[in-house]
Amino acid sequence: MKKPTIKDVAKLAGVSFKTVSRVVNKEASVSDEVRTKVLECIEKLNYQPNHTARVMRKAPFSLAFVYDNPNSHYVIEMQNGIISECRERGFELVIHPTDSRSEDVGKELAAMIGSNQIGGVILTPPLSENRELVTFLLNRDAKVVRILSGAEAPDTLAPVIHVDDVGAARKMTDYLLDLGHKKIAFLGYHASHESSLGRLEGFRTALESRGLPVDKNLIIDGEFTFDSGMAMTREALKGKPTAIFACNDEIAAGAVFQSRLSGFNVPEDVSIVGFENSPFSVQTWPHLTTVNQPNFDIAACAAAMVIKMMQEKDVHSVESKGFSLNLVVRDSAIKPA
Amino acid sequence: MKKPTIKDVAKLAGVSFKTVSRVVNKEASVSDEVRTKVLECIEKLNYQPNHTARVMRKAPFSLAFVYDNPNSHYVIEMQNGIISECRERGFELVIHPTDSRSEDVGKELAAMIGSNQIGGVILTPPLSENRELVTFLLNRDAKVVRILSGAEAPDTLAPVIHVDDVGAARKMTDYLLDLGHKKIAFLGYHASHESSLGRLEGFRTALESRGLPVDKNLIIDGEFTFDSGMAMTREALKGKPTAIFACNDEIAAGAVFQSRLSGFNVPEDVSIVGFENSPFSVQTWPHLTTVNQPNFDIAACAAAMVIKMMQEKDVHSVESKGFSLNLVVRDSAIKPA
DNA sequence: AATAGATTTGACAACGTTGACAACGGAAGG
DNA sequence: CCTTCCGTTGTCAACGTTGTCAAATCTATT
Repeated sequence: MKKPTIKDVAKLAGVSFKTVSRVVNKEASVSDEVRTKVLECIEKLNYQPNHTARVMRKAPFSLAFVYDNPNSHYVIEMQNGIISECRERGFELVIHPTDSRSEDVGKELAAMIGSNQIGGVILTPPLSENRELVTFLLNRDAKVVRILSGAEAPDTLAPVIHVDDVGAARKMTDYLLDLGHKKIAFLGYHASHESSLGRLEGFRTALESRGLPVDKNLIIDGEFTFDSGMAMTREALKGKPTAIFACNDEIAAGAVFQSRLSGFNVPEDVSIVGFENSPFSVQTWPHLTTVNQPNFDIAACAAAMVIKMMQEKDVHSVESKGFSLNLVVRDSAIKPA
Repeated sequence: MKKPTIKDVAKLAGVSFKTVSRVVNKEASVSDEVRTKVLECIEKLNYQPNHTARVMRKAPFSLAFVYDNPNSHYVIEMQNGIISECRERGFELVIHPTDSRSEDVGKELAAMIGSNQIGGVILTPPLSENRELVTFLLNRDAKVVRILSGAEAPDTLAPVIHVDDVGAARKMTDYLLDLGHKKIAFLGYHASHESSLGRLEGFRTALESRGLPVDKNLIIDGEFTFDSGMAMTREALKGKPTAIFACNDEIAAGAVFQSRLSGFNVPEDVSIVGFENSPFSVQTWPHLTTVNQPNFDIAACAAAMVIKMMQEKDVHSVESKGFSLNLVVRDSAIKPA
């Protein structure tokens, strides 16, 4: 009735339980004869090594995924990426949503690491931008990998996965420029919102490198929501742009709607592009041209890095890595009339 | 440098490690004097009980959340509910996305239970509708709680959380009827899609109980997507309905768009309502009147049930529970002209 | 045939915790 | 003063696994 243990297998196979352990761990020094016999018995009893006991005896076999705004679709994509990696390597994932504004994120995490035998942590923005937090974790010798936006790793504290959304914003702007747009509005600038800053930078660079002016009146402040997108669009439309670059798909969806409300057809009168390739981007008509972020892969990569750091003692064997983003061309942007 | 153990605390406090264990587990028979001293030492050393060792010695302290279509927003809401409950009780959550079409879900799960000391499982549709799977898990004496839609628990195999979307669909239909609508189209009927069936049933019941006819031409087949919503709306509009009941918010968003494209203002010419209260419902204009499913609470409740079953030997102490759903009245439905 | 060396196996402790049970000390009852 | 009992504390085994090291067996070399 009870779950079979390594000793049950050993008794059945007529060997010591240590030998079974060796077979389970694929150690070399077991004769083929014994090995096959043990494997048979494992099969027969349907034996599963006890993860818990293993963890206790060996190094930690778990890592934590720490994220902030838990309702974003990208969280779940990342989570899936991490899980798939964990499964492959026999690791366990502990999920940890937090409120980044709270003061105790550090303490909370430290407690987790302390009590759960967690060996590694994957941090996403805005937690990953918190240098203090990172050093804090490092001091408690957790292995840390951060996912950040930016073209370069910001420091050498610990490996980083940097996602080049500046470059992507530039690509997108270039795309609009190549279509022939000259007056492009930028929606969603927000001083405290890290990613809006990067995207604006990419936007700027693209214009400037062609010697085009950046019209301040076409750079609109606002939040990353549908309603704010509508409001910003009313503002932007006063400047008569032929295209709108929205900081994310939600804003873009609001922009599409408001444009039409204001009598502009999309994409005939205004082209509109988004960012993120979220589900919203096909929830609108026309479907949005946007930028895709391969969240699953990014996260899987992060997981692989953390696991590697946990397994090899030498932390410096793991290097930071960059991801670039691709345009997803759909129907919301065309040549200007 | 190393993490302090119960023994380190004991040495510092000058008591046996068993006494510390007692303090940590809040057992009664410790004198106040000793208790405070031990607590001080725990504080001083920043001692954290080792979860792994605890699990090994005692009953399993983990439960699994098994779900299928992992990109839905409701998964993450539920996950958060479960986590919050787990944290409160010192339990650990293991996430398990699966492909319900694969044959080995059972095996996979059995392996998890076997190797990870998992004591309980929370199942969501369509996995939770799979009776065979449930008995399979029950036989391996896991505690199982299923989340299902329906007004009643379908059986007594194991406790169920049943979410009454039939009733909610009826409420919503009644709401439209009360506003004065007589011709209501139903979008998103799909024979193999369990929840569309329930929603249609609620819709029907509402009409029939007022002696109104159910017009077959206004019940439209289709999938739960924006594009399908547009297509279904083109079909439905031929019948000149004054209101549209969409099976979910994505369909409703498509319906809103297509209606306008076809020259009908929303909500002035057609009222449109959704279901699910997903992020999409405020991603459209006007914001959708819809049905809210308290996923966080449902999941937290499920977690509480599983944990209770794991802790008390008597499985039958835990009873199935029903949740009813509430309308979220926003701006997409008004009185007919 | 004897010895060294390599390969294979086993005995045992250890990981950090809890459960079972024994031991201690003091209070109450005779 | 001795017993009984209760509240408090301690000792030890156990959970299922892996690491260490020694024992046993086999192989190759002289």
